[in-house]
Amino acid sequence: MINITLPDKSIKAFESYPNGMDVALSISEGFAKNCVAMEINGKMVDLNREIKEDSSLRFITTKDKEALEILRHSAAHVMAEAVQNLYTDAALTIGPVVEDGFYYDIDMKPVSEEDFPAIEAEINNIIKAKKTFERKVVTSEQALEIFKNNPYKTELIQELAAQTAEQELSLYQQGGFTDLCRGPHIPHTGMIKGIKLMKTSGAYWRADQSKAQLQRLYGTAFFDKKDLNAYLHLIEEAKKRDHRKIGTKLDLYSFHQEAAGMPFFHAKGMAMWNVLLEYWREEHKRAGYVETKTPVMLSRHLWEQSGHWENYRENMYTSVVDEEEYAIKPMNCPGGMLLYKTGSYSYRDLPLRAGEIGLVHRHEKSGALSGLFRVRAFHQDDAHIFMTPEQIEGEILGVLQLVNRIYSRFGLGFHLELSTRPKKSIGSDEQWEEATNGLKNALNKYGKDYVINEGDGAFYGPKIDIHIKDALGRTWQCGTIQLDMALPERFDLSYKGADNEKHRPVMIHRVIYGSIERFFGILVEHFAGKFPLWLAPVQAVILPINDDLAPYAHGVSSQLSEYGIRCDVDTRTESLKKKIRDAQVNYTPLIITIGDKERESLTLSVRTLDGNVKMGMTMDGFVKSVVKHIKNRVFEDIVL
RNA sequence: GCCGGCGUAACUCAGUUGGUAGAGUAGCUGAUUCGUAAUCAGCAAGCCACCAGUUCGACUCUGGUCGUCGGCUCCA
Repeated sequence: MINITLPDKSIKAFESYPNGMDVALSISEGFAKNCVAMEINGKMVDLNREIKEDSSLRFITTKDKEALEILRHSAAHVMAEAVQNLYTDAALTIGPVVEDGFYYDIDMKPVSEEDFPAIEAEINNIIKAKKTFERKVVTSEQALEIFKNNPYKTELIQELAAQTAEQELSLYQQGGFTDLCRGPHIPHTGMIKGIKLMKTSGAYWRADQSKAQLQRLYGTAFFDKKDLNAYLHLIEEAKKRDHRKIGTKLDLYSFHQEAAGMPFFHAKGMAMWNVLLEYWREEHKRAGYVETKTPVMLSRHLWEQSGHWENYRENMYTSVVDEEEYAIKPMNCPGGMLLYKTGSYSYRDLPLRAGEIGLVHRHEKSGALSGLFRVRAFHQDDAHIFMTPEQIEGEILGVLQLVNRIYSRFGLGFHLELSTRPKKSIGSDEQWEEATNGLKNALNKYGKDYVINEGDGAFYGPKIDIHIKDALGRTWQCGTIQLDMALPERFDLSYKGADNEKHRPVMIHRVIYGSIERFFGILVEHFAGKFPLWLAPVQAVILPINDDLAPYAHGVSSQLSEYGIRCDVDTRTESLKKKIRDAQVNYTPLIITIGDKERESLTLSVRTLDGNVKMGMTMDGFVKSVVKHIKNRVFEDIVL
């Protein structure tokens, strides 16, 4: 007699050893159909596993989060079989589940998207055949024999054998196809209802450039075709928001092959840029920061002292000036160190919060460049905070609060990640402990959940990374708060304590926008080009309904400009309808039509992007409410 | 940097058995002077990314360079 305890504490009894499917069927046939795998005493296994002792059991159904991973893992096997069937000399390596699907790295001739239809057709044959996944346990010797023609699997088996004491490995077989795998898998291939190959790329075996280049095939899979379609739709949406496209359309910035990876900002882009910085300066002033500026190019000696020459040399642009070697700064901190050293500080001067909008250059690999998201020249909204060790917690908390203020203004949510001491690091255990605890205490006090990335910190100190979430739910790392225990040492920074002794200040290095270029790009995609009024490159466009009204329209424009409203006048000899349409597709928040009526009554007729038109607004009334809306940087659309 | 795709007018894109190129939008000119999401007509615009090669002849085929896109790697 076997007793199975279900999560609701009910107990099912079986005469002989049941497998998961038997238990599921004992609940109901419909339920069993949606079961994907099960967890027995906390261990995830296949549904067809026989249960030989009293156990607690939890079914994983298609609704559970884990189910999708299991499905995709199985889908990876199906794709691997399809590829193997079509390309008989292909050697499989590894095929894990990733965030939006799965991939399989395969040693084979390069494939492109043109090959997808054939592979997908084969995949669908396998799915239609409803092949079951059979688990087999073998010894590592047997496994080595089975995969003797595949050097990658051989390497994996040898590694696994060295790790596992029992020397037992599991294989999964679907029809005639066998793969090394921990499992579990879905009961049969027919459960995959929506599957699609997404892209290909090269990838190195074990992510090592010196090793074989493999073909990575990306795919995704769902239990329901509808989910697949929704996912594909999301990708389409993201494509429409591509900041490279919108930036061109709205005339914000451009890229040129004469300066790869170095964006050009146009007048309208700069208008937004300046708004972003104006806001930044306002918030930072309020938070007790001063603003500084350090040179773009500094002598090699400085970089040797900071350690960049040794650790970051390959990303730095250099030049020789009067026979002395210079480097264009990839980071602002060494310059910031020199600034600190020009003064002498008492503990009463700390914390010292010195911000800098610093233009940095980094020679990124050509293949890494991508619009505004990954560039070679960018501005960091940097700041260095010098403080006493006791101030760490309070200062970090202050930065977190500032981060929250600033991101909220754009309607961006965020989450926090704490990265701790990596294997390769400098500094003593005590220093690390004190620093890491400082960060943790601040995080706890801040009260928002955070993820810990063990060993992911910088070699010179632990850090908090801030990941924002945009309107499509995509996350981006922007802000970072890094505790630096190296530079104050290397530059011999000090302050006078209350004890009249010299002490070493602690330094943090933090950004909020991160790269202003990148943050800009994120905002473009986040808003899909439809910016809040305060941020819009052109806030109002004035449309005279005939040519005679053009001079008056220009007059209105200069009046509005006096109040800091960014406006354009559309004097093209086009129909009003046409001008309105153009203003709408460019997401100009305020569309002002000027006709004889308006001129005579000195009023404005204002159309907002929602299509509402407010006629007969007085200039005063309009300016008052618009200026207030802009000044308060209201996120929501203006209602007149 | 590596793998694969792509590079045609300012923008978005057509253009296959190799015979020096089109469309829409934007621009310009003219007509229309218009009341809330596209008025009409005409014109101009391209060394088909660049450099070699194959060929009588290359946008088209081959090689290389640059840029770009998706990944790998890296990261703000």
